[in-house]
Amino acid sequence: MSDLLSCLNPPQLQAVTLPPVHGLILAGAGSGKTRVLTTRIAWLISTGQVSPHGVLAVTFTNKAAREMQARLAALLPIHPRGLWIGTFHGLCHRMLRAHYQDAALPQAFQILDTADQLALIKRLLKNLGVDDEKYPPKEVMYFINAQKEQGIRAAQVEAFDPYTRRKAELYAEYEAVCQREGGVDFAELLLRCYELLCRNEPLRRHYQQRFRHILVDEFQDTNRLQYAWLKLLAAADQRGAQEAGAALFAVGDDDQSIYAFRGAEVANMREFERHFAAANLIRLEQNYRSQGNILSAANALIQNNRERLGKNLWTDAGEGEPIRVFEGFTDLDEARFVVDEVRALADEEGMARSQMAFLYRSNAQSRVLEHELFSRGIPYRVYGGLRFFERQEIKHALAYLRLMANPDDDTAFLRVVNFPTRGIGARTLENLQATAHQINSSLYNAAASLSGKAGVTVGGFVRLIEQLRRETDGLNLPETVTHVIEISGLAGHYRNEKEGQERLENLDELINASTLFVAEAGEEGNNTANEGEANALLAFLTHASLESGEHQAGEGQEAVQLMSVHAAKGLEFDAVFITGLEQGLFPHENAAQERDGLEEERRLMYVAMTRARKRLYLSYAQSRLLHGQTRYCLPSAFLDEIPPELLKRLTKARPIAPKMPAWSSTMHNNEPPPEEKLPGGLRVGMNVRHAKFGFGVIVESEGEGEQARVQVNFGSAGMKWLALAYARLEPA
DNA sequence: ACAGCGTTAGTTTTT
DNA sequence: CTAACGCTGT
Repeated sequence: MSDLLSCLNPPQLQAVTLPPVHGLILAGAGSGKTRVLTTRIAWLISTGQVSPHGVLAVTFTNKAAREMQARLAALLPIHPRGLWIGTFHGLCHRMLRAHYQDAALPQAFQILDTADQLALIKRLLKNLGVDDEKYPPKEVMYFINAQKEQGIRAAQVEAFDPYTRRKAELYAEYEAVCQREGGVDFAELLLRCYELLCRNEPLRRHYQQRFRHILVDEFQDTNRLQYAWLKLLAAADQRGAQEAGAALFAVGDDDQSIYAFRGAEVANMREFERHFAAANLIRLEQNYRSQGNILSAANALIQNNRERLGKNLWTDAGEGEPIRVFEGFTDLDEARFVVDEVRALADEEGMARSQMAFLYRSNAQSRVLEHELFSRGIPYRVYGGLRFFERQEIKHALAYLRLMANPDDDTAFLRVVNFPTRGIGARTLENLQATAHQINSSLYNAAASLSGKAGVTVGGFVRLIEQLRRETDGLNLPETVTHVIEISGLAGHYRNEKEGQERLENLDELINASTLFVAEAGEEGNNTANEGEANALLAFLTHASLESGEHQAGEGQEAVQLMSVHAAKGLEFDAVFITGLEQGLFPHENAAQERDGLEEERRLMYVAMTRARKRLYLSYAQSRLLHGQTRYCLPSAFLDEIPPELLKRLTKARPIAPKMPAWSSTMHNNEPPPEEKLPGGLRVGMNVRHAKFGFGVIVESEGEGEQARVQVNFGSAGMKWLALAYARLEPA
């Protein structure tokens, strides 16, 4: 026991051994957040204050959940069974499966990932004859998800304008289709589970009495619905009602909240503090990761944000090296510099390449860096591409499996009904969809009512699925997957394709994944063996949707790491290069429009800086090729927020880039640009001509130089905002 | 059914 | 500039 607690610093110890009350732990970057979380669980269990049965630990990512599980297994003498550790989605899914009838879901309900959801919405819009210019599928999807994340059902949407009203109608239609097909999207997992617990009192009581301790990781990333779900489970709606419910132990860092754009509410932290934890707010401010200068710089930067809970990181590791700042002429220049530096660090200081990272605000920036690394023969690894379960061949294979588990899954049906091609064209499918609509059934069921030649082809497909179901009856999961890939014709199709080799390998990988899945499920005693194969298949399909697959295998290769700042959260490196530190790029120009957008960008910068252990490089370029055009840039305002004495400028005051237009030289001295004439000699009030919209007059402008946008009244074609960098406007 | 063309948009991301 | 999407013609 003393072992468990002996290596904690005082605030960590205080957090870990907090009595069973609500607590909010403000855990700075590198302050041992995960350690506190896991040690507390271990402490609670090993001191007999709670049985493993009574603990619920919630994370956002599977990775974090796995890490917690692994650390706990190391801390506790026995592997704790009955411990609920998982993601919000994973845990909600678990409850919905257990109580699918109470939740009014079919037993074999399928999880729709983002791609499935979008496909369903597109199909829905088409069937309803909705103009997808006016209602772009993506926007409808964002709308629906945003509502669900607020806990709002279609019927409850407050729509004061016809546009929103229409979207609410589409939301209602979407709900109906999902219900009929047995599809549950990510947000629905949470909302359904929340509603289930709200409405079903015995069930709610059951879980409220069961969980004595609820621990939440990355609390600053929770959205409203997730917070409501936590409060409900903890029976924490009223003050002082804690005897009835669980102690909520929330760990987070408001300064590292970088997901507001997907609904995260930092406000939840303040709310939590106000509501429960005023007396139990603990700050973890000692940082075990970065050296002093890096922390000082990060602290100075983040102090520019308002509305913080407040926190200052410190270290006893010493000041360390200054932060190096590089200014390049162009993005290529910048790339050459960072790659040179990587080589020097590796060759001269013996630093491992895997301990160096290039971070950037947007993924498009990786191109130049990759190109330079490639041409210099330095191994590198880029994060953030397509993930395993999102690949088309994998989704195809899964669609066959899904259809076998749940014939009502029209999304799966449409994905593979004609893949590989079996002569079922758009016409046939139109007829089929009409029939299905008439008899109010799934496409699969409607197939039987189809007559003529179409009936034969579609019937053949249905028979194929039935054949697959029959033939795999009694087979184990990997055998089933193998059989389906072969008999469905997928394997044959890719064997005949020139570029099919890699896809075939991925399909093999899917079989491996299913083997691994069965093995792990058996090991953890998830009694998959006696649940029967149908459930094994269902569980595997769930796994595939909820765990979209590691980015790529081959961790720890001796390669430089390339990723967006978002993707870097939670990681650390000896040397970090933050590239593209230019106004408009980082902070990103679009962030200026959003509420508190700049503050979120600053938090992003804070996250980026605090990834570095020993060395931090900040670099930017005077000009950058963006969207195929040269764009001239100001250094990021964030550079000015770091005390100059912490910085070491590697470039002397350099001449400005060649061919730089006169207007941008003034921009370089941090002077506000003069009242700009718009590029191309345009000006507000001018008459212009546009290739598509015809003649118009500029009524308003915004932004400057390459980023300028103008509002043009085109008369009959209406009022449009156009980016001058894209729109070819000619004076008329 | 599918290749080839033209049009369009162009942050961040996990589940 | 480039990737992705949708439409058209064979």
